Amino acid sequence: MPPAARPARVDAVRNRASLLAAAEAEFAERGIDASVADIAHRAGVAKGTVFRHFATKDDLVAAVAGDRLARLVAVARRLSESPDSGVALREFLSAAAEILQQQGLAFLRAASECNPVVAEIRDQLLASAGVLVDRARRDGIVRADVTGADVLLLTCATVHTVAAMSDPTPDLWRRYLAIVIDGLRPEGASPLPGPAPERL
Amino acid sequence: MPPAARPARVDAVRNRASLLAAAEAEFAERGIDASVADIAHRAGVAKGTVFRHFATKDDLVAAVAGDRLARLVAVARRLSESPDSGVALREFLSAAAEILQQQGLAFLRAASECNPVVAEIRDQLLASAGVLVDRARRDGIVRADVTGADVLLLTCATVHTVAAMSDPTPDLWRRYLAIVIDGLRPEGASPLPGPAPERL
DNA sequence: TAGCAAGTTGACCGCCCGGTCATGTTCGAC
DNA sequence: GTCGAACATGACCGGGCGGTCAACTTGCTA
Repeated sequence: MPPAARPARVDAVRNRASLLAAAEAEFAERGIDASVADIAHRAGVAKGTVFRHFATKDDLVAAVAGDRLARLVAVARRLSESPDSGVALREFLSAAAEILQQQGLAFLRAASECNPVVAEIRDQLLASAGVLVDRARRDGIVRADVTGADVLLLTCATVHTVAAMSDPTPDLWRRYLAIVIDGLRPEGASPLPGPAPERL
Repeated sequence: MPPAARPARVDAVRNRASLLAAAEAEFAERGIDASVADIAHRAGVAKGTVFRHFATKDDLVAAVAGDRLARLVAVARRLSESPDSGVALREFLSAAAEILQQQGLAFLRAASECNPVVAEIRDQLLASAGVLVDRARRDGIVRADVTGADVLLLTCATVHTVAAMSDPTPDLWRRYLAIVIDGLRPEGASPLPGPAPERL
């Protein structure tokens, strides 16, 4: 084991937290193109301080994305204990939409593409979503030919597209998530073309 | 009337066409962040030539987007004559997905935001989609609470999200468009929350 | 074929980006 | 209170961007 590194200074801890909060807000507002300088300014520190805590901008993106994904995995695991598999799936998709709000798939892809830690959390999310979908499918609540990756992608799609509108209505994603969920019901469903994706 | 401006030179016409084709391809591959220099190189001309034909990069984006939207409006008008309103709507959404392939809503928004010509074509598209949806609704093929803007947004959502994946499967959007279309059917649909959007 | 407007070129500009680093500052152990 | 390591700072760098322009080339007209 390493020789017990000295604990971080309190100001450093505080600045790191400010940076993460500022980055989360800035990425939500401007997407992955938000500049490091703007994030630093919002956090009330100089630009150099950002790179003391996160070696590259990608590392900062990964920290924010990993945090969000981990929160969502926790929700999925809790819901997989729920007795009603249909309600559990619907609640999971609402939670996914809210937690991934605005960041969109492109953000998460950029984060996980070259960062094994985020990629690992993403795979856990994929597995957790799969559990929820499988359970709902066994109970005859969703059609037989959809997977966890399918519902996650569709949820990302609704959230991101609403966020990309000229003046986004805050809750419009609920409308489209409802249509998507209705599209998952088994009665009268036409068979889906092509295979489901294996990754996001 | 203006005094009959001299017709454009043949090389200028050729270069303009090359530029539009190169821009369309480059925007499809790299999104709206494709650089003017890359577009010029792909078209086989120097960067300055781009700005002779299109005063700003935004004008070039508007030209490409306007062309795509106009093509889609033509498809919608043709399909509104079709006898089967359900087939017409499905074909329209497939055409929309194919024509808007990859560009996504953000591209079209950037194009129409400050360009009245593109905004006008976008409004025509919205109206044409409304006609198709209204007809299908009257025939009891789609649920009562969706609009033309709804189905256009959902189509943009599927196409764009598939394009944003790590390694996009070319036809995966068909899978998700099928789920969305199944979500539009009236039988057993749960009422949609919130009002439909009026613009894109 | 002569001449010129129209078209083309590529070096150049200012700007902003992610990232670096010498210098100055502050926390905390003793 | 002293002192050193950790930390913060902001000027600075190289690079790529959209956009400009004086000099050059070319297609068209007369």
